[in-house]
Amino acid sequence: MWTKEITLHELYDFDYTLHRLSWDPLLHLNVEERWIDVPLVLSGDRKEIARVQAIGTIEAPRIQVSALVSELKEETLARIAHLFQWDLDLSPMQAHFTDTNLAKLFHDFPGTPIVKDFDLYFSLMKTIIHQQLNMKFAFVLSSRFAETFGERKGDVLFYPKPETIADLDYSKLRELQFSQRKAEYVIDTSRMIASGELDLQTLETEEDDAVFEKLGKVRGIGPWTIENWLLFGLGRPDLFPKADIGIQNALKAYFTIGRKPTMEEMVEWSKSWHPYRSYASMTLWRSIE
DNA sequence: AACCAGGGAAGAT
DNA sequence: ATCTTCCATGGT
Repeated sequence: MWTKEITLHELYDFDYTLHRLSWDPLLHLNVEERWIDVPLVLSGDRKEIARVQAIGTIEAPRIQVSALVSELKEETLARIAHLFQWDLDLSPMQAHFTDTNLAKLFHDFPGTPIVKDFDLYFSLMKTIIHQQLNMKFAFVLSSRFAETFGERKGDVLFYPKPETIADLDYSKLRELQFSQRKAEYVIDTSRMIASGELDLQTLETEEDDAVFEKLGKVRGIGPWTIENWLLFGLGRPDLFPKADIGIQNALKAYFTIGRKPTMEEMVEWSKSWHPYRSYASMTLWRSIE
């Protein structure tokens, strides 16, 4: 067992992130005690569970990371810092919005980080599974999927691997209340990943546009799914899912227009948000939680 | 009991 | 290329 204390850049709302993640029944966390357990599959297929706990404030954020295996300490810390984007200073982003139409929003909800989903592959599967479903049932379905085909170690669940899902028959997902269409999307995409035809690690190194281009060719993956995967899977800073119902509802409330905004309005409003449109999106979602 | 939900494919213009 | 319909299932 080892522990390390880390002082972050000014402005990092870890507690909000915990609150956001508490939607996900797969995660083992405690909002009051300010910690979350992160399953990590490290080099050599070695599994580690890291506990990440807040001990500071939004303006003076400090974090404690602890885990079991001391020989994996450096790799664990690097992976955690990557997932939580601790190398990124949110101050320039926060300052950017003081000159925009979202100044009040960012004044009310400062320092919202983009903490990435803990597993790149599962993030994509989750996004496909969540297409067109209400949040509650969406998480029921994705957690059923993970519980059935992943591996539980105590309180922490390690996500399924594409090889496991690639071997499934569509009926195995229908049993979990997947639609036939959705079962095909999930399994067919997993087969492409397992065979190497689709490589998510490679996509991680490519520009947003290239990811749209390549992932868009996969059956079952459209613009909404790509945007969400870029945002929550890869933590990219400049995405605005304007087709998303939640975003539209948040804008409706923030600009008090009494109706859903039009695409043209959203395009116009969002111009000044570049290159931080993901942070605008995150903060808009946050505003209607 | 409709209508909706953090869509997308397939078919029709 | 763009518009419409269908798919599929639980929530409200």
